[in-house]
Amino acid sequence: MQPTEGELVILQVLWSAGPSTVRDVNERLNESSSKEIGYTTTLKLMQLMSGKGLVSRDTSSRTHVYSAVLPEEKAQKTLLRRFVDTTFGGSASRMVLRALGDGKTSPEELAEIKKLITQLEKDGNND
Amino acid sequence: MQPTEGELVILQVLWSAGPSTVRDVNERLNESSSKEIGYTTTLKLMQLMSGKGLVSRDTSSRTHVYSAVLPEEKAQKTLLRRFVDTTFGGSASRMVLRALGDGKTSPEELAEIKKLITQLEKDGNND
DNA sequence: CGGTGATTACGAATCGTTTCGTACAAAGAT
DNA sequence: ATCTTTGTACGAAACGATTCGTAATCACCG
Repeated sequence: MQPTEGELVILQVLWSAGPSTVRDVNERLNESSSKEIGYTTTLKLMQLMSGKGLVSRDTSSRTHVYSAVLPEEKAQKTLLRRFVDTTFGGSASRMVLRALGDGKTSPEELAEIKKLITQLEKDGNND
Repeated sequence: MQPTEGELVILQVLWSAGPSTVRDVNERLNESSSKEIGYTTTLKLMQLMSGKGLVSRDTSSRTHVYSAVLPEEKAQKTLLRRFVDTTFGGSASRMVLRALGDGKTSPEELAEIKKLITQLEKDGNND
């Protein structure tokens, strides 16, 4: 099952913060977001995700603790593949060129990417 | 205004085929798609897009001819932004690292990307 | 003419997602 | 014991996007 946009936002929290309660996630969402998201809204979404198998939950204590089932890297790769296929005709490099071309990437990030490329060139790596 | 998923599909037809009638687009959609899409569905969508300014139309003859207003490149950028936000927490560089990290990018492409980065680093570009 | 087919316009049904109100249960404090 | 707080469950409203039925209009053909 493929996560919706809202579910993806929650997955991101779980990925970056690790196993979390609904309250944790909800607070995290409201830190950044402009519009207040109700607690039960987050709860419901996470319950739905649990039903879909996107997250697992530990219900042994009263306040359930949720964890992402899909590892971040795997989910991102799948989504990336699909996205590149449908909107860049399968060419990752065209996509990358466009992504970097908007001038919003910091020098540090550029340097990091460059380093990765050099690395890839060096050993003809395949994952 | 940001195109929806369905609108994007139509835009892609207009980009690749150039100015088209509703029937043209609808037929194109039904060639590839598994599920038959009704003519008036396509029509309605294109009318909405016209209202939003995503497409323009020549109504001088009875069968209107629609053209994409948004250039492909700009749309891709918007899409990219959305995608990066929802699945990479807004970090384009993390996305790029993931994209290149799957070992499917050819040496030529890597070189090209590297060249772009060098270029960006050189003149502190801001689009 | 009158009929047939193609076209636009538009309201409304439908569908999936998100949001939240409300009910109820558990745990701790006094 | 009861009050308060914090939690889950769940139905349903709200919302946006998509889909389509239907009416009106136009153009062509006999």
